[in-house]
Amino acid sequence: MSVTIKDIAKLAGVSHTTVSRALNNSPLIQEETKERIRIIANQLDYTPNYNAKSLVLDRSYNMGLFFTTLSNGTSAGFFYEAIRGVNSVIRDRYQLIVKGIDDYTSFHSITKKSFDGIIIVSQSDDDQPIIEHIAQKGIPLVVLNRPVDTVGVLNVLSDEEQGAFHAGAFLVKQGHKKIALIEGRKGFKSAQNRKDGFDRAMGHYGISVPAAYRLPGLYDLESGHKAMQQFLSLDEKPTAVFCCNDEMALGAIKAVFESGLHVPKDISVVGFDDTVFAGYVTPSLTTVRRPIEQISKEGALRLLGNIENKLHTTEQVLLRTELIVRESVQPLQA
Amino acid sequence: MSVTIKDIAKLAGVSHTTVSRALNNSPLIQEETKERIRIIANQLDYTPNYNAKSLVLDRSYNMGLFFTTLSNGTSAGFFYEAIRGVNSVIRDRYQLIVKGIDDYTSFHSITKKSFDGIIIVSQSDDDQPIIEHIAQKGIPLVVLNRPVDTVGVLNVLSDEEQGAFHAGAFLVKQGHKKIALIEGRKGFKSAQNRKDGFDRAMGHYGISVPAAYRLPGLYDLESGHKAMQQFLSLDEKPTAVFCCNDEMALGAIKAVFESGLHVPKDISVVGFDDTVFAGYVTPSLTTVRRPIEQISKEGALRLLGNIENKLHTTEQVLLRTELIVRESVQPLQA
DNA sequence: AAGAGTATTGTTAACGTGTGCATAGATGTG
DNA sequence: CACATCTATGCACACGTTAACAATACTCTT
Repeated sequence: MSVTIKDIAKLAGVSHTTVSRALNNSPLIQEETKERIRIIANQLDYTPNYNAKSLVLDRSYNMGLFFTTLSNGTSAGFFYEAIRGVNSVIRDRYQLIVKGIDDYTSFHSITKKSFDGIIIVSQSDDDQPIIEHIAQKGIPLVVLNRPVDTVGVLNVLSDEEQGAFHAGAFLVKQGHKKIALIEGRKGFKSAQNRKDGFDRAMGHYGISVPAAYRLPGLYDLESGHKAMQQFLSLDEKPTAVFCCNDEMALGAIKAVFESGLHVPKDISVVGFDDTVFAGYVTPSLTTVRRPIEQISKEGALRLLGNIENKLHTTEQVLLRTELIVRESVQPLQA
Repeated sequence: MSVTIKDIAKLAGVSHTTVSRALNNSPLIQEETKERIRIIANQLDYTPNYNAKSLVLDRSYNMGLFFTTLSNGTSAGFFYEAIRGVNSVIRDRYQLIVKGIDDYTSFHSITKKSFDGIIIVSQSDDDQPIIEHIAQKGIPLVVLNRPVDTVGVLNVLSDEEQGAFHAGAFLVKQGHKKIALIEGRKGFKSAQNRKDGFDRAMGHYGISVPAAYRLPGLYDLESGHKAMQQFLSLDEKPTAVFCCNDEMALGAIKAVFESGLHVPKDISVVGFDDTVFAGYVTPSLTTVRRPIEQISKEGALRLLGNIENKLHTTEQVLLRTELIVRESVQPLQA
């Protein structure tokens, strides 16, 4: 069928062992023998059988890239950037195997033999069982995007607190003093972090935020819309609103227009996430960008480091977010 | 280290051959023996070593999903839908290996041993070499999204001509008679197909499209913007414009607003592709949706059929597009 | 010139699984 | 009861590769 090292051995008049060593550039083999064997291998268009290699070397050349879900809810842009980032690091060193965690009925088949390492892009606490399963099996692992404190697990994510701080600071620097907040979904760590960052900014600049300027949200269009309606019904309306994600910001903007006012002329709005549509809506959205691609690059890089040096680094890495300034915020001159 | 069939054999007091047969549910083995072995296997938490299996069975359990590029230009939504579609069919039968074709420096490593089948989501003629390499190696292959006539290759794509026809027909049915066209990038098959479909619709309903109502485009924002400006400078402006993709439609809409007119009140606009942002822009875009997810499902399904029945079907399958009606088109009452 | 050391290659077994053939026992048949 | 047939299992090898150990030839030292 296909060419094996034994075929090459015959033609070269050596043992298959010598061929194996030659092709792996072992120092044991004479340089000219190597060269002769390489030439024959090329002529025959030899490709090693990776299954055989895997069997004896006890590694799979596979890198798992697992998402919380492929079928429900992962946003396309998020997904795309994550794969791009990881792929740019992995390239041809490993095969990139993409999976949705919710496609697994049992983690039974996830073993050290089938994955040299695994990258989990986690978007939910529900990923905890698989994280523990993988950690317990001793497979090198990095969890991206969500804080995790299982021992022996690398963790790379964006510093959302700091991102929200900058967003808040930006509004203040634009002259805003009456700043409201639409919070994220209760119970989500991201919601807490974003709120904390915002509060720290307000504290830092000595801006006080009355209770009426704080409303809970659910991270969806609807809740942003409703919250903004409430702000608009106040006697003293805020001049700027920080929404804990872009979708709520969109809903909020809609509410402003419906009330006959304008963004950013009458009210400025800031979002969080820099979702794909953020640049396309009118007005385009000023928002905080989580560096997903960079996170996945960094994560893949560190995982590779762990694998190849047989380490078990287990740090948590926070990457800085970026404030994307677009049209939805206007400086306040008053 | 990890549990093998030999370990199970010892515990069960049989040969490893019997264990192998039992776990593969061979009819040669007595039912009660099977059951006994299964129980032991479960207790030991046995997982077969797929590398060993692959070696002897001569199959990899790998399914390749190749994109023209991961790093430049593939749109996130497109990418996401393709993976979703394929994944929903593949699930746990194969590992899904995602690759960018432009990451390959040599196709040398793409062999029958390493991929049981390959799905190419093709966005460019440049993919031809890899398609031929795979076909020549005899690896089961399906090419999605782009017409291909290499022999022995399955081909699933959307019927863009028909999609454009419906878009055109829709405008006519809304009462429009002065309909203009912004074409796609010259040389792209999609550009030709979309134009053909549009023309067929106009012919079908007896609408004539003067030369001044046809302008070339480059599939980008800029060219859509420019073309619309030209239409607006005409004495007799069109009442509707069909843009061969969404980005150009966006540029066109921008031009309309800049001239002080409104979409859809003064001019209706239709796009093509249903890009992620189509639903979020203002006004939201009426457009033609290519069923990428369905295409990839259908493609994966047929590829699987070929692999499992050892067939070499080589048909071309066209799937219907869908007209997504949103806000950018207004009926004309005159 | 003999022994030690070194450079290069070969022999053999191993990784974990599946399968063709042989075998032993059970069952049927005339 | 002798022989054929069938059922359930085991033996031995194969898949393609790497690696520990063995073997050979050559060089150097004294």
